[in-house]
Amino acid sequence: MPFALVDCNNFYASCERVFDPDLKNKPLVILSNNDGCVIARSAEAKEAGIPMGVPEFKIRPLIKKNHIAMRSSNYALYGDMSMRVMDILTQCTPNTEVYSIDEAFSEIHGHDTADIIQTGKTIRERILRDTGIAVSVGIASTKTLAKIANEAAKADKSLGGVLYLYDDGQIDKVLKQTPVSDVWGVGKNYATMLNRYAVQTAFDLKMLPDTWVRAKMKVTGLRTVWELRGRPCLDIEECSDTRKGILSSRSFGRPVENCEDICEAVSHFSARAAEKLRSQKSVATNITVTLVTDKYKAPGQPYKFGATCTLPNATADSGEIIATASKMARYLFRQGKIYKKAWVILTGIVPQSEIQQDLFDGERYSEKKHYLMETLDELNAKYGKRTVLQASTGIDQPWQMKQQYLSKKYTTSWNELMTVRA
DNA sequence: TCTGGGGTCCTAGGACCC
DNA sequence: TCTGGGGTCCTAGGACCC
Repeated sequence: MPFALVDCNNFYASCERVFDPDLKNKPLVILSNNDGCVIARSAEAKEAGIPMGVPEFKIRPLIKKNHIAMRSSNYALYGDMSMRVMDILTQCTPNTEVYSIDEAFSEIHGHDTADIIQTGKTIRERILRDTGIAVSVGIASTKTLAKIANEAAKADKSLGGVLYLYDDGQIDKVLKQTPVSDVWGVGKNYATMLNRYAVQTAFDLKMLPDTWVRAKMKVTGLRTVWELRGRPCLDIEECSDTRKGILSSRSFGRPVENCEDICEAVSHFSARAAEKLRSQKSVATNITVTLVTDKYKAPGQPYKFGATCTLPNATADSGEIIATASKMARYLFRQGKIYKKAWVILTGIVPQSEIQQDLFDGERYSEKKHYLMETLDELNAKYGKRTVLQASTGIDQPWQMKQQYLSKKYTTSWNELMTVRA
């Protein structure tokens, strides 16, 4: 049973274009939160030589010269468009794993090669017709090969967006053209290591002996190699919406030096993390708070300062999480340091239904507290984020991020619908 | 001046227990 | 001077993904 990887082409840029036709056929980049660096590019922006992940200030001349449009990332819009794409895909191929905001793996059924390719084409046409988003479909016997097929489908325009890799000769030919760093599961560090041993392409990696791979790249690396050889090690995973860790974090809009602002930001992140925790009906016992200074200013020096605290009882109570986290922030804070960013991570997550009973009833995350929290979440869902909030999370939030080039929430906010002029 | 925000899995090593 | 060994759990850190 082959796997398909369905990947939206230049997803964020494509979403922006669906609602702003002026952007069609023009170079466009999407900036990270805080407008710090480039996280997505249209095909034209790639051609203009804008690298992925580059800080915005470094490419200002290029932007100007090529008349490149910029947008701040608009996750409300991308998230909603993603749901539409995934819905259509799931209708076509029921056994589907949503892997990220713009990618999904599906099991493809078909009695022969032509049939399988036709299924790929149908998926592509339906998604394009119903959402305006173009996708590429890579099909192969393992997920890792499907990833490579997908890249190849994108690169070769004559394929019409769909490639099924099934013939051994054809697979090796593609693997020989794939740099080892482009293999799913091989990151920067492993790629550098492999290059040192003259392993340049995906094909070279495929031919390495198991023992060597196991020693150098652990079991995960070995799985990758087996998958390259066509032996499936990774299956479609039923998407679970219960996370094992919940993280809330932002870079500050400007450097923060005072303890009050830090505590306010950490309180805000705690409140958001607690909200995510409740939305998956879980409670957590561990809170990690980390304060981050400018790592580029003093390379080699420590720039992350974190601590983890274990609560006596698992909770999803914003108040309790905020109180603990801001105490930790106060403890970590050093006068004279300039902070750029902070994060709050909740771990030790268990379903709310499995909550440990405690001798001292009053301390527990009780039903009463839970109802209070539920009401708070409902109010915020109904009347907008931060309608009801803990005062410690701040009113003005001077550390809030920059979003200078934000497009509208065309699909999720009544106040920001598209206007059509006749 | 200006460098994202989420996640996952694996391993080594320490604490602790019997 | 001598000072077990094995199992389990937890955490920090490193690798990876988009």
